[in-house]
Amino acid sequence: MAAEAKKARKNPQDSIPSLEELSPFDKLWRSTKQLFKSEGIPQNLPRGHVVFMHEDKASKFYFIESGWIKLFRETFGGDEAILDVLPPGSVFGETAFCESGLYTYGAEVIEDCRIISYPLSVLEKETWENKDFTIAFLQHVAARGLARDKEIELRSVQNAPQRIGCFILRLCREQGNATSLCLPWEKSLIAARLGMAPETFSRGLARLQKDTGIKIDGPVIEIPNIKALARYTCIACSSVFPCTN
Amino acid sequence: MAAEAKKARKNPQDSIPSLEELSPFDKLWRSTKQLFKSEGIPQNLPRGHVVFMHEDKASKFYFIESGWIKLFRETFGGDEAILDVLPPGSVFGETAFCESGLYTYGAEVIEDCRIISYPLSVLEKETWENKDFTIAFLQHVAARGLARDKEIELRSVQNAPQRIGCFILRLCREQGNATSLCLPWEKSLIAARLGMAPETFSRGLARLQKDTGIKIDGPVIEIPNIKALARYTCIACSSVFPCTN
DNA sequence: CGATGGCTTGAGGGTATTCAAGTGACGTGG
DNA sequence: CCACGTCACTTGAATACCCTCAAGCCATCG
Repeated sequence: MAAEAKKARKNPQDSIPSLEELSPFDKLWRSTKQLFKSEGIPQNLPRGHVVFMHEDKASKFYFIESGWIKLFRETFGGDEAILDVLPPGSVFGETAFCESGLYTYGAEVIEDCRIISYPLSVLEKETWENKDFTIAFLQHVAARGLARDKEIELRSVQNAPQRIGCFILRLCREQGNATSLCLPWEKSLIAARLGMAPETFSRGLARLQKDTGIKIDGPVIEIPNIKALARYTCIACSSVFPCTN
Repeated sequence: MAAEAKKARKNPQDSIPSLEELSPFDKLWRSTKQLFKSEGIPQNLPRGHVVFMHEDKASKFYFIESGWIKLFRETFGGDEAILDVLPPGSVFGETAFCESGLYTYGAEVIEDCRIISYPLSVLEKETWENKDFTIAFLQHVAARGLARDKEIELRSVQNAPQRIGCFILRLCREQGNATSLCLPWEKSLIAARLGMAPETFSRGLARLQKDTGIKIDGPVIEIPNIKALARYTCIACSSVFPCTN
């Protein structure tokens, strides 16, 4: 039974999201993408492959056709902070040309990927020359900053079970308030994404089960009472459940 | 003696930084500012004054002539996460027109301020119409996102004494590697800025004193051995001491 | 069948928080 | 000039939270 669930894992989110859910930049980029088509180089990459490292010289940016990518920073002490985990349809490495020309984080494949690389130069050209594109790109970069602000808030203020609850609620919303859902990746990776040890994640889920009535069966989670979960979680946040930022 | 120090506190950084230290956006904005001059409305605000709240409708952005401003997010539970503390010469509220038209954080005066407000519309107009400005603004917004990435890394990976040491090293660098410096604000505010309780800050400083040889006299800090401090601190970071990102 | 990997659970320890009390500097008003 | 209150800061003790280490479970795979 957990086996079926695991096979089902990839399904809900392994397709590129529909147009309505996309940010202005993603929308525009998908329509502009045709222009870049001849420049794009597709690659299939296995789990564990490092696309680029923090401070590598940046000449390309990437579009994820399928699979998942994690963005991270690594310290000299060997610890790693995960900044984000990107679903299919996302773009990464795209802001390098606004910065020093170096990537400001590392990117690694966490679920076998098909990605397409494009020269940053075409993006840069388009950004300076196409006004609609400029606007959309600026909004895109601003949204990224905003998402990080939110992330700082969550990591400072929420405890472990609340961070997990918040993560589940986000999944829930992305799937039309489904009351049953499947975790998109390994639990240990979600734990890292949320800035906690795998054991803490495991205990946190158990705690949520006790306190908010959710039911857990391997990677499958049932949420009989979304409001109870939101009450428990959103008390430690600046916005309440059907939240977008 | 601590009294003199306290009086001295504001001096080192209470003037607007010189041109060389400014980001491309700040540089450009300072030269463009003349264009907006007639639109600017100066205000003197006392400590504690809230300039705007998270999710207020945004119609203006602000330039800090003197004093300090903190940017923060507040949860329903009453906790507060400080995103940044801005020195004179900074601009805030400027990205609102790229987002939903609402401020995405609150801003509060922490040291009596003189700030100048400008309509966001003039900034927006300039951004779309002046290409140099567009580029500089895009870099500015990207740099803000990068700073937040770094912040996430530091908060996930560093312990309390290391975060304090990192903060001190940053001050140090901003003042030309001075071996003696004065904390720019109250310790309790620095603690909040670093995401820890005031007591933890106090104990962390004591710990640094023991482990790295720095000397503490009220708000004044002596650093006889910068390298020792850097060794202690930067092990839990992706970059080493004379770091800019 | 054993090996592996993801996950869970328990025990122990470390770090940070909270609560509480105490100190010293400063400003006010008698 | 001194008594008093306020405020920032420090220190101690108790607690909460999370991490690490270790063992064990279960499903998968060769």
